[in-house]
Formats: sequence, C-alpha cells, structure tokens
Amino acid sequence: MRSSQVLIATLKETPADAEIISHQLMLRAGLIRRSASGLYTWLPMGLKVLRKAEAIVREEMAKAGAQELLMPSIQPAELWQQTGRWEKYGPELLRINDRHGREFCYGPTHEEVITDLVGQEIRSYKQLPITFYQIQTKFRDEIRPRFGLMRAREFLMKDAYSFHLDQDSLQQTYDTMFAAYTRIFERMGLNFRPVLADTGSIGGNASHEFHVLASSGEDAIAFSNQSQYAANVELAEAIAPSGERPAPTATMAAVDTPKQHTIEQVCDFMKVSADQCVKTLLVEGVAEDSVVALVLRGDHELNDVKAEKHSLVASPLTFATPEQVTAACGANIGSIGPVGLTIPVIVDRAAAHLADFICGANQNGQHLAGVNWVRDLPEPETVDLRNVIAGDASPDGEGNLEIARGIEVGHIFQLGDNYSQKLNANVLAESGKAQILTMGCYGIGVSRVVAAAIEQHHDDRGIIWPLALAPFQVVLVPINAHKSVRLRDAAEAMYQQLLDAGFDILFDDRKQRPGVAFADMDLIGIPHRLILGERGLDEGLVEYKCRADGSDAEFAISDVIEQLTQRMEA
RNA sequence: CGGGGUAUAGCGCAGUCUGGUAGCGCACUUGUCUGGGGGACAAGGGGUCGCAAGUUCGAAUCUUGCUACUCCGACCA
Repeated sequence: MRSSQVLIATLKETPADAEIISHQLMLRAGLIRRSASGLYTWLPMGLKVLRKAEAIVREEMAKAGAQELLMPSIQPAELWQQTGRWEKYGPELLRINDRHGREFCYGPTHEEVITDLVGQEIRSYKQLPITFYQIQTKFRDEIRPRFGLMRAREFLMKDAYSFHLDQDSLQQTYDTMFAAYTRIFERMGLNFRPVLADTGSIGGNASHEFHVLASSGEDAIAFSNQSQYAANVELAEAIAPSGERPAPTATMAAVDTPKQHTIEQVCDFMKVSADQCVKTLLVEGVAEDSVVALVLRGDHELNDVKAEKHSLVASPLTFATPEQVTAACGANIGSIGPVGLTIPVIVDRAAAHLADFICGANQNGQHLAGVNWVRDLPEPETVDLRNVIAGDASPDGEGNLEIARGIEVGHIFQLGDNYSQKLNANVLAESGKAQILTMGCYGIGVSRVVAAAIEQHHDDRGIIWPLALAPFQVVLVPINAHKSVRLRDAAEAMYQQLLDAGFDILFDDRKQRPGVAFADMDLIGIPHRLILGERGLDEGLVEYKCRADGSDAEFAISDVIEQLTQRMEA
C-alpha cells in the first residue's frame, strides 16, 4: 500500500489526557482517536493492527475446533432476568429501551445469548462437545474508563463458549483452549504468563488468566523462578516457613516506646528489622459487635480476601474502630499486641513461626520484646493471611516467587451448569433422559492485546511492533524521489517486486523530507525499513534498518527479497 | 459516588489574579531556497474563549448555575 493512500495521522506532541505509554503512542502514531470517554475510533493504520490480532485469534480458534458465529451486541432483558444478572450486574450494564419501551442491554458478555441459542439448537448428546466463538464489540459502562484502550468502555473481545455432557469433556476442551491461548500470545510475540485465577465456587484448576508482563500492568502476579507456577498475588498461597519454630532464647520484657506507633518507628527505635516484629490488626468479627485480632509479621501485608474467608471474620473485611480497639486491648492502635488478649487471635503462618519477637504490649507507649508463642501466649490458630512477597517459597515447592506486573488479556474458565440450568439448556443423553449441559467460557480482549503489545514493545521513538501485529511488515522509503525520475522508477519497481513476492509493504511515497518519513515510521513502529537513495542506486545498493534493534545494513538491490526474507525469519 | 483539576484554533499551551481590539509553538495553505533523522525565510487561512443566565458602558477575564473531560480513591463475573 502507498502511504498516500493510508491516513498517516501522526502527532508530534502528546495529547494531554493520555496517561500511559500505549495510549500516548496509539494517539501519536495515528492508530486511534477518542470519540468520547472510553470510546475510540480505530483509524485505518490502527485497524490494520487490530485485524491482524483478530486473524491470529481466528486461526487458532479454528485449529482448536471452535466455530465462529456472531451474536447481537444488543440483548433482550428477559434473558438477563432469567439468569438473575439483570439485577446483579449493576450500573456497569448499559440498559436501553426501544421505542416500545422494551428493555435491552448492550452486551458486556454473551453467556445468556449463547446458552439460550444452544438450548434451542442442540438436542442430542451426539452433537457434543461443541464450541462457538465470536469477535464482538462489547460495552461495559466502567465507572472510570482510563488508560485509553486498556480500560475502555467499548472494546473488542473474542469470547468462546463450550458445551459438554460431563466434566471430563469440559476439561478436555479447557486444556485445548489453554494450548490455543498459549499459541495465540506466542504468535503475537508477547511475553506473557498463564496465571492461576480465582476459581470461585467451582474449585480445582478451573480458571486461568493470561497476563502480558508489563510494568504498567494493573495486576500483580507472583510466579516461580523455577517452575510454571504463576498466580495473581492476591491468590497466591503463602506457605509456612520450613522447619521447626526456633526455641525461645530471650525472656519477655516490656520496653518503653513513647510515641512509637508504626512498625517502622518501632523498628527504628529498637534497632531491629521488621521481620522480628508482629503487627496486630483488629477487624470486625461475624458475631455482632465482636472483634478478631489478625497477627502478621511486621514486613508482611494483610490479604483481605484470605482474611475474609476465615469463619470468624466478617465479610467484607472491616477494620475495628479506635473505640473498639481500646475496649478490646486496653491500648490504642500502635501499642496493641496478641499477648493476653481475650478475643480470638488468628495468626499468619510466618508470624507464628517467629521466636523472640516484638509486639505491642496492650499498654500505651510500651512494646514487649523477646515474646514467644506457647511460653508467653497460647499456641496460635495459624492460617494464611498475607500477600506473598518476592523471595517467598513457591507454593508448588519448586523455587522462589518473583513478583511482576501484568495486563490481563485473556481469561479461561469452567462455568459449570450455572447458565445452562437457568436457561434450561439440555440435551437428550445416551440414556434417553434430558441432561443439563456443562459449560466453559474463554475470553480474549482483542483491543486490549493491541495496547498491551505496545506497553511491552516500545522505545522513546515510538512503537516497536512484533512482526505478527505490525500494520505493515516493511516500509520502503525513497529519498527525495520527487527530484529524480531514475530513483522514482527504481523505487516503484522495488515496491512492485516486493508486493508480488507477498510482502506486506508500505511504500512511503509522500513528498516529505527523509527525517519526517523516518520519524513517522519509527513512531508507527514498522519492523523493517528499506531506504532507497541516489547514492545507493549508483552502486546498485539498498539500505536496510531494523526498528527493534536499530541495526542497519546495505545489500544489493537484486538480493532484496532474499535478504528481507532472511531478516523476517530471524 | 467522594476528593482535586481543567475547558481559549486540529494538537500542546499563554492570557483570567488586576475587565478594555484573542495570542504563541506545532500542524495546515502558497511561494522561494533547502534536501539522508521532525529544515529556513516570507505571506496566509483557521477561534460564538464549553453552555446558559447575571454584573458592567464594556466580560475569555467577575458572579451563579449547568455540562463535558481528566487525575486520585472506592468499584471492576
């Protein structure tokens, strides 16, 4: 394609409201433009990228045996009322009335529609298992859209749904999808990790999120440096420290710690490290007006979700008021500790492993040092209460955890029969009896993948597209072609030759100065660049530059196809 | 929804405090020179200063109300 035929809408300056790199670069490179909050137009150059991402998804879905269909973006309220989500989904669901006053919503997801469809169309177990997918525009009325396409309200999603007679079959398709997702993100050239996700009520290894690793990611991921283990930080289990708890060596003694309230202050004051202290947090209990003490090592952070799962702890997690704290401990927050408490005390595994530790004395302005479980206070009830931190042992026993940030671009999970039951999706089984279907569900945020790829692949000059996603693989830049017929002819000939050879090539035939062309193409991020100038032409040479590593080369014009092919395969 | 901020040319911004003919840079148009990393000079085009009401001889500027956008937080099967 010729650049005179594609809108090249590059911007020199960064629009003020773009916070993150991918948003800035997508605007600057002329891939997208904002229409309203969370709503974007894909400009031609950007759409080429989006279509490439879609094509990869389609190919891999086909290989995985999924069939493409297209459901309506607007869905009738009745289906959502049947599954109860019309009430449950909340204001994120954009509700619409038609001229007759009938209620609809703009679909944020399509479980209802597909389940309803399958319930009507699939009648026999012989037709199972079956998987459908679509690539559809979704709308979620986010409270606060931000980060451009990363968290837009309208976005493009691939969603697939599989239907089965039994769990085994579901597990099989799930595994197939897991493999397909891995191939998709590999083909896109992304550094990603499948991550264990919240399995909710279903249990087992029934849900994985696929995260693209990038420092701007919204989610923290813990992964083992030696095994495949990876999980959302909130979910990763903090296992008990190995070995026996050390024996007490110190005697318990009260220390005056005037005005030292935080762990940091106490550590500073007493010249100890935070991992020798425990912190005590009081939260509301399940029983009315009750409070429960949660005890963590000083350098650890409470994990709300884990705490809420405890049978004595009220959900949602609510911290006790200062009055409640004083009533339960006889001291203010900042001087409380587990020694001598009459309320339930729940202790994190790591804190329970300490000996000779420091804690608040339940006496204002005092802490206790040399405290030991069993000797000074009862052997505690021990559970996993904290967020994992870098260096913790991996829960699968292999290696240690590292923490990275990730952008969730895919999510697969086993739905069970939630929807099929409510929408009455059943088939006749071999036995001749009706049987409710069990379902799996598999999503990829296609538009988000594009943004995530940029977050992961850019430099200060612009985007560096992975070859598979680039709007064009190659750009041909003739230098000052408008001044030389000879050069123009040579460039045209090369363009035609590369086109015929099947290259996805952009011919920058604009009457621009070379610097402008170079800067634009760097910003847009086209992986391979060919430069044809009078100088080279005299010697029969064309110049080459690689966007990713900046390396350049010169080779004979007659070798251009071979040379390019070689570099693309590298 | 709570707390901040912003709204002036396509983009980035100044001007608002202290009311008096609407500005700068980039982009755009034309011409000349230039011509291998966002060129120079010259001449141009483009704005109901977010909307509405008010104060005033006079409002981008002061007052009130509204709207949109944006940042932080809460929220996010």
